[in-house]
Amino acid sequence: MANDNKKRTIEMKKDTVLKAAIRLFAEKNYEATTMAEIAREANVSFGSVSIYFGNKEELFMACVVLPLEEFTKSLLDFDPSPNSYREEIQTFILKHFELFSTQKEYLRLLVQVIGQYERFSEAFKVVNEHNEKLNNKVSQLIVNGQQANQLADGDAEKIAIAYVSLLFGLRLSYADDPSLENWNQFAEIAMRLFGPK
Amino acid sequence: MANDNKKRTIEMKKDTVLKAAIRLFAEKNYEATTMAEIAREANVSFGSVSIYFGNKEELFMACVVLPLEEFTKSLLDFDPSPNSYREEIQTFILKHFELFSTQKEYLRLLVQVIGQYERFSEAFKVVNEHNEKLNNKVSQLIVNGQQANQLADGDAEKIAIAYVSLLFGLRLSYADDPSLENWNQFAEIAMRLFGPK
Amino acid sequence: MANDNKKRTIEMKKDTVLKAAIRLFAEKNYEATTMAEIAREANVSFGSVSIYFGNKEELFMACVVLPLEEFTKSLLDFDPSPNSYREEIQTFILKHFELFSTQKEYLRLLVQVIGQYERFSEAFKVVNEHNEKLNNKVSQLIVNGQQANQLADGDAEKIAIAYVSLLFGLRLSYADDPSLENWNQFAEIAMRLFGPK
Amino acid sequence: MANDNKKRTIEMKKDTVLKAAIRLFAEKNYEATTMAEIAREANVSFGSVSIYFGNKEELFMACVVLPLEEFTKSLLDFDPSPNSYREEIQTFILKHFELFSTQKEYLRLLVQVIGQYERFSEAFKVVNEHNEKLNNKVSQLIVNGQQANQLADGDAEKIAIAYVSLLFGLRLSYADDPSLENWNQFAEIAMRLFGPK
DNA sequence: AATGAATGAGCTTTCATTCAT
DNA sequence: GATGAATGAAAGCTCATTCAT
Repeated sequence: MANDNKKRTIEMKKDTVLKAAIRLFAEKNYEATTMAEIAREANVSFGSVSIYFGNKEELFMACVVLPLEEFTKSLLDFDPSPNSYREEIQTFILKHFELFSTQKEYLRLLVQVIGQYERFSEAFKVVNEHNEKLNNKVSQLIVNGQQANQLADGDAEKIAIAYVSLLFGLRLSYADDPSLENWNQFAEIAMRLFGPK
Repeated sequence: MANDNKKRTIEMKKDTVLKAAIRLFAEKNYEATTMAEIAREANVSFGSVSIYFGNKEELFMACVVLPLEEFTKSLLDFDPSPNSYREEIQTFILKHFELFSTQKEYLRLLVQVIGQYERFSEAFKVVNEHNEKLNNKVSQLIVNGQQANQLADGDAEKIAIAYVSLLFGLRLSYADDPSLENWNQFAEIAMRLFGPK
Repeated sequence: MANDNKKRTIEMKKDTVLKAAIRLFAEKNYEATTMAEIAREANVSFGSVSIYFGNKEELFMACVVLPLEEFTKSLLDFDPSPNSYREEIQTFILKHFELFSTQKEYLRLLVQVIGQYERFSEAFKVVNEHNEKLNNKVSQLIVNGQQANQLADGDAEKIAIAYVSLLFGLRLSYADDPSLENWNQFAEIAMRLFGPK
Repeated sequence: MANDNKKRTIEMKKDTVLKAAIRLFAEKNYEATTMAEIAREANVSFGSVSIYFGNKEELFMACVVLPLEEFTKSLLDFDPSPNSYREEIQTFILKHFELFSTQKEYLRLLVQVIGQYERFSEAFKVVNEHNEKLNNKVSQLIVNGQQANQLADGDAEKIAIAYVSLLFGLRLSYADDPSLENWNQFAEIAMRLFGPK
């Protein structure tokens, strides 16, 4: 029991460190962020950070990879063979927009990894795999929708890529925090990528 | 005359340094790039780099700002009140795509500046101003097109932002060198943002 | 009784730690060896190591000093006034060689202490005292042997020092594990130090 | 010319650093010696030390290897086929003793390398090669002397090893600076290793 | 004008030690 | 008695910058 409490505390501390690291890495980037800063922000000694996550590189990797599973899960939470394709798209656009406007920091991290993919090749590889899953599922939905005569013609894969690119591009354009409403105003425009009725 | 030759040589050297700096800053990012590396790449001593551009920060600023004028000029090279709006859009999309697929390195630099706008606040300010010019001109064209009944309804400014976001997003998605053809395949899809006929 | 068992266990653990420490200190040297490594090697927590031996310096001291008593006892196990001096010398040479080839690790430790006597001044002092005992006893035997007309002339003390130096020198030369046989081949040569018949 | 002067100055500074490093490494050992200390001792910044020799490991390697050539040359400076073998041996013993009593610091370094040959495997390899040259040449001289009936029988190689071991062993025994006279008193004893007349 | 030797601030990382459990 | 989480001193190293040549 006492042991359990200890474990919980450690897990909580690790999480605090991770959150702080994500925030700082996102805002300032990998090398401009010092381990000491992260430790200070998380109210632990920098020795503890090393104990928790190994070295700086591993910590960065953890910042990128650990939240990725849940993040992608949210992104993939739609039905690729719905009754109404346009409605389903509309729905996931809103969901995605909410995610992208909410998870600002984590997304800055992803932009960094993608933007310097040579330097962060390992992290990039993992991110890319997840990204591809999203591309594939959106692509699949488009194909299905076209076969069901509910979506206009067009290269499904390219449309999917364009859609995901738009998501990241908007995140970049709205570097300074936009309110959720702003994003919603783009929903109708994003919809256009999938072709007219 | 002799003086002219010398000047030309210096200008040429400065340009070599700038090119090298852009390439390295883009690929590896600001702090991961060392002054020594840039100097080596440009075949000058690092003392010369300092003489030409001052310190590292000023060099980075130069890398971002100096090419910006010409870059934006290319982007703005379209008529906001053409006879055929859809044709004009089609044309500038192709031109923009060519620019974005050609200027890979410089765009990685811009992504960096935008992605860490707090850190590069000064550079960001300049970039943002230019960006706004593009947004405004595209926006203006859309408004004109709508008034001329050639373009579908929709918030012109938002459409412009979405369009520019798509440009940057694609640049990010195609981190690993895309051929120009690939980009052209997205032209039709990008067109969709401006609404159906 | 229960207490006795416990004590025995603690004594055994301490011994395990000491053995591990000697091995590691010998092989890698004082600063290159970490307390954590020693603890791991001995299957105890590093907290226990501190409890058993205090701090790192005290542990090292223990590694040097604790085996010294028995080690010297073995070295001194010969008769300084035997009937046949040459036979006695022959005998202790073999005994010493066996000790020096068997106790490789401990001797590396001693070499370290002697080699950096300023740094390990306290340990060195103790080692030196024991060393002197050996020198003195060998020296005494030589003097006796010379008086008994069984050994050739020569500065007895210097011969003793040379003999002990040869022991350590051979240990150094045969850094990579020598078999006992190799050592024995040096017995006849070592004998020469004590002069011809 | 100015360039030449500069080069000379740098070479001199490098030498100062090397000397300081040898002294400190010898006295305190590799890890107990800090780069800052070496730099301070040599009156340069620690940045310069890095420029001159790379990192700490490379500096240590340089300390071991650079003086080795000349050191071995001195050791090997004898004739393996002289007229009088005993005289030749007598002569090189005195020469070797002088070297070993003069080059105290460098020899402490060698003892360190040999004593922790696993840790300094690269340096050890080089040292060992040179050591073998000495062994071989001494060995050769003994064989020649035996064939010329001037030296007593006995395994020549083992005698050579014993002789070199005695040199190192004495260096170890006389950790605290001995005067040259002391060493000379051992000359006659060392001679005994090569057998009676 | 150009060079690159020299400097030292500032970073990451390791590890002995302490102490609450 | 035993553990191992936490700390932070201290080290090596990198690199922007200065400045004598």
